[in-house]
Amino acid sequence: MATLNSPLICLPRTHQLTSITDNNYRIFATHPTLSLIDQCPNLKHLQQIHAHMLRTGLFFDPFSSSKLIAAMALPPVSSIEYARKVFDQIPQPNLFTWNALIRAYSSSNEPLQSLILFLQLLYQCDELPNKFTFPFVIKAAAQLSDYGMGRVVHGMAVKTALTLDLFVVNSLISFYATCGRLDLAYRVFGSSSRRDVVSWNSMITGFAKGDYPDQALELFQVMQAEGVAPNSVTMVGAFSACAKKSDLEFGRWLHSYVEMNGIRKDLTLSNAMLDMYTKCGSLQDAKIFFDQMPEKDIVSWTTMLAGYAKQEDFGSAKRVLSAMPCQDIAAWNALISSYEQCGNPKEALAVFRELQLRKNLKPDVVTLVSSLAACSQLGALDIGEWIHMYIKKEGIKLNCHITTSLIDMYSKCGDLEKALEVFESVSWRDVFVWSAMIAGFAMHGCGKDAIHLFMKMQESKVKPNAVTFTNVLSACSHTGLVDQGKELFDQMERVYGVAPGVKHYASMIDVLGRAGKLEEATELINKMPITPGASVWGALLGACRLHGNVDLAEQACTKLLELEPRNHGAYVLLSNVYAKVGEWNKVASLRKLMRDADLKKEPGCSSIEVEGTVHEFLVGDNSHQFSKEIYTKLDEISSKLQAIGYVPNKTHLLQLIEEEESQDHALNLHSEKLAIAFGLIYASPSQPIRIVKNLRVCGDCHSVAKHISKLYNRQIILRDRYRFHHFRNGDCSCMDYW
DNA sequence: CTAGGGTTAG
Repeated sequence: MATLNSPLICLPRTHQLTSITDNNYRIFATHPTLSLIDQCPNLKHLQQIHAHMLRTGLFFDPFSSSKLIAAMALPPVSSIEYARKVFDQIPQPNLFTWNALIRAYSSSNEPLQSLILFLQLLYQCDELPNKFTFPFVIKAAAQLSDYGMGRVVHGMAVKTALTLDLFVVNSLISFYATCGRLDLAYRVFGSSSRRDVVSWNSMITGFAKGDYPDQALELFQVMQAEGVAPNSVTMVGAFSACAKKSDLEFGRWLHSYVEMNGIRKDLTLSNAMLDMYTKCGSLQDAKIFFDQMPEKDIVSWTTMLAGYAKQEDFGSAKRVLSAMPCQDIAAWNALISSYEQCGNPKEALAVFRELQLRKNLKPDVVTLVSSLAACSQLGALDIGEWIHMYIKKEGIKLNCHITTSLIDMYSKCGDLEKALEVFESVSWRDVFVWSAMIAGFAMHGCGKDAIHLFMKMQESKVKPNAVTFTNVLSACSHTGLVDQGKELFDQMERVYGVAPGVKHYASMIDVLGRAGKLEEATELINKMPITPGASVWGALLGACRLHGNVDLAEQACTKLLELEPRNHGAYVLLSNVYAKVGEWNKVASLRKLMRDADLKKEPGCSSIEVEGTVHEFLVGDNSHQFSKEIYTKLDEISSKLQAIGYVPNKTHLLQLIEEEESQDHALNLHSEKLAIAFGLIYASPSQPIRIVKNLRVCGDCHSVAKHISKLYNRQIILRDRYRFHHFRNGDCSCMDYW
């Protein structure tokens, strides 16, 4: 910023140097002031030189001012905004000056400025862009993943014969690679007449980053065969490819390769090697390597921490965190996201809470995305809303990633309206934002809205991907939209070019199966071009339970157990089918089989959040501090239900639990009932009671919840493993279709 | 008449 004593404004532009002409500027190239510029360590010194140059008039020599501006914009000074202000004062910047600024912006947080300057350069500068211009313009296009711009610039480079310059070629290789066009990157790589180690490195890291680790390692071998000596950057690419493959053996070989060939293990390479060991799952190797590293930085420590956390060794992870000489937000994020991704959302949020006590650390977008995901898992609406408030308060802009997380959180916490509000509040929506909103409608049983949104997505020219189709098909199955489901499934590949995967087939089997079209479902399985996975047979089995088809259920169960012998869900579903048709002896022998194989049903667990605290209840739980009150409430509910003539549906009990004594009592012990009772007592009466259950809600609990919503005039929003149920005034939003 | 490209954690 120009202040009062800034050299920028304290001297008039029209200084004494009217005598400078194009013919005598060579004199200034050796001017002693210019050699000072190169030695300036910071902006302050450069500003002094700037002032001096203005006084002496040297600033009005284009060669001299260009050197000054370049020094300001580029490392180690990197004061790009100041450089830009000076640049804007110059009537006719030369190409060198343009290039300096374009280069500085290309690795700044505003790469778009490089592209804008490049376009201005084309119109305003009397020199044409040269081999020093293109690499940075291309780099800026890569940073922005602006494929279209990169294509145009590539074309211009071809026309000006600059693709003969290796720097231009190499920047094009990395540009195409970062845009995911490995095919084009390889074409540039292959068709160039010359190649150096950087060309190989760009291609190898491009493959490694683009999820083609095999190609990366193959190229690494070809490179050696062609006699090009790998350097430490090459090895970083190779290790990162190896990490992606989780190939410990090859990783160890690469390690010895580094030692044997005397490749210098700089910090980056050491970190890449460390990363390889953790990603390949060998924390022992990683620890040994880490301990002998002569120099460690925050990446080294975070890599170790994340390595432990991903193996769910949270004790070691936390020890690393506290041993770090200097913590940063990324280290905390590694812990939070691992907890969240390993299915420990409560611990994730506990760490998030602890983080807030650290005054020197601030949550960033990654923290918020992980924490929101933890809220989604838990159904912790209050905490999720708090994070949303925090985002607003901090003025954090909603990018697509965080928008998706918010929509997902609100949907999964049962507040579809808020999810929609977030969706409508943003102007830019990518495929994940659209898909998340479609998923929200789907899980709340709003199939028609989901399909409507899918149509609007086409109007916005956003191409649906595999996830979008999974979500929209699940909407069809939850709402019983058979025809629409069939149509979408049929169009997937034909119209949208998305090949149906196992998940889509499973959804389609579910759509057909629920509607009772078991024959059609079986036919579809037989016609599948890919191997039906467990989820496909599971969907068929579920449909058989719904429609009591014993023969088909047995077949589906056999197939399912072939794929997943320890899938207890398969046993439970089959025994449900037997129970439905009254084959109690088969139910019993299936139970025995399960017991003998030591297969236990996952215990039912429901949670409810009251004032920011998540309370969990297991089946028959009496460990809660308010247990007594809860059981009193349940007795009250029982008598009210009896009074209106409700008879508990014991077939659900027989289907679902193992202990067969004291059945009425056992039904009362289902975790969702405990949570509902707790909610009736402690949750604010103005708010719906929001419950999250880990399994599917049982039929009896479903009926009871409907009655309670009427008897107590309370809205109950229950999320089970498959979808949401909104109980209100004696009815459920699922219309009993679940 | 100046100058440059490829690199690791979340």
